[in-house]
Amino acid sequence: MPELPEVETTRRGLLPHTQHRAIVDIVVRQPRLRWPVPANLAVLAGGQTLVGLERRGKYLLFRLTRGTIIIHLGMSGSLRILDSAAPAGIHDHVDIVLDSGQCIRLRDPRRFGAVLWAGPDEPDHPLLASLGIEPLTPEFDGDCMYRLSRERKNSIKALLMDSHHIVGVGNIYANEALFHAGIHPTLAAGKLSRPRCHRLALAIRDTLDKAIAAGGSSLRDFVGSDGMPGYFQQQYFVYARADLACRVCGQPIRLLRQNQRATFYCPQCQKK
DNA sequence: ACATCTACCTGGAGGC
DNA sequence: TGCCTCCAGGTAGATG
Repeated sequence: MPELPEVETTRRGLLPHTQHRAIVDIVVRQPRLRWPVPANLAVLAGGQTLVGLERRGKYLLFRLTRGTIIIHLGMSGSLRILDSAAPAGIHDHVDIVLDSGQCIRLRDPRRFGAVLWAGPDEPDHPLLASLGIEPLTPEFDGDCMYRLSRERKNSIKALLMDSHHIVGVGNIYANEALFHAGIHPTLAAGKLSRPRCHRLALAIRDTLDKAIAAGGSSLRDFVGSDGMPGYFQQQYFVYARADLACRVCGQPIRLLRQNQRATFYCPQCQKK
């Protein structure tokens, strides 16, 4: 599942193959993603040069000479660099064809992803306007976490996963970061002490940094191969480990449901 | 302003 | 083997 680390790894993998390349065509085989892929995308972007590739939360921003292609991977999306003549599979919905003879190919079996356009006069798409803080920037620290959590009655886990406050943290890394910070996922956000906010901010940053590092080293066949890029297998401490022994204390990991999402935690290591 | 719920989609797992 | 049901996930938009 693409969360911030997977999207960032994708960005870094694509960068050397896309920078300063011109777009010669955009092939849309399936326009029905989360929102319809703009019908005139090839006209809007064709002939332009890719001058930058940025990430905002889980959105990838392909900056062109005039305008931006915005791609979100949803929960099953992946991007790869392939020879543009490579046969497309059933879930290969969009190709951005480059003047190198290669293409950026979007595969997304569940079609929760999105391919959108922002014109040169609208540097930010409305979708990006209400996003929260980037957890890997210097501005995100314990003080920030403290400020964000004040007066909030919902759980700290729900707050971490709310992109209006903090971007990039999905279910997997919310579970993992709370484990590393020793915080019980159902604790009301507003009850977190200042020291625990500092601990949590560090845990979020550290968890994401380590996942990006793991992705960079294991995502070897980003280019060329016809298989999925294979989002790196991480050694999780709690995620998807219900009833298994905690890697730290040996207690069985517990599973509960919060806001229709699976929450995993260690009853010994994580306290209210 | 905040909190909670629903919809979107499909592959894979488990039950019968 | 095949059919059915359920689940996973991100997040905008609706609802409370």
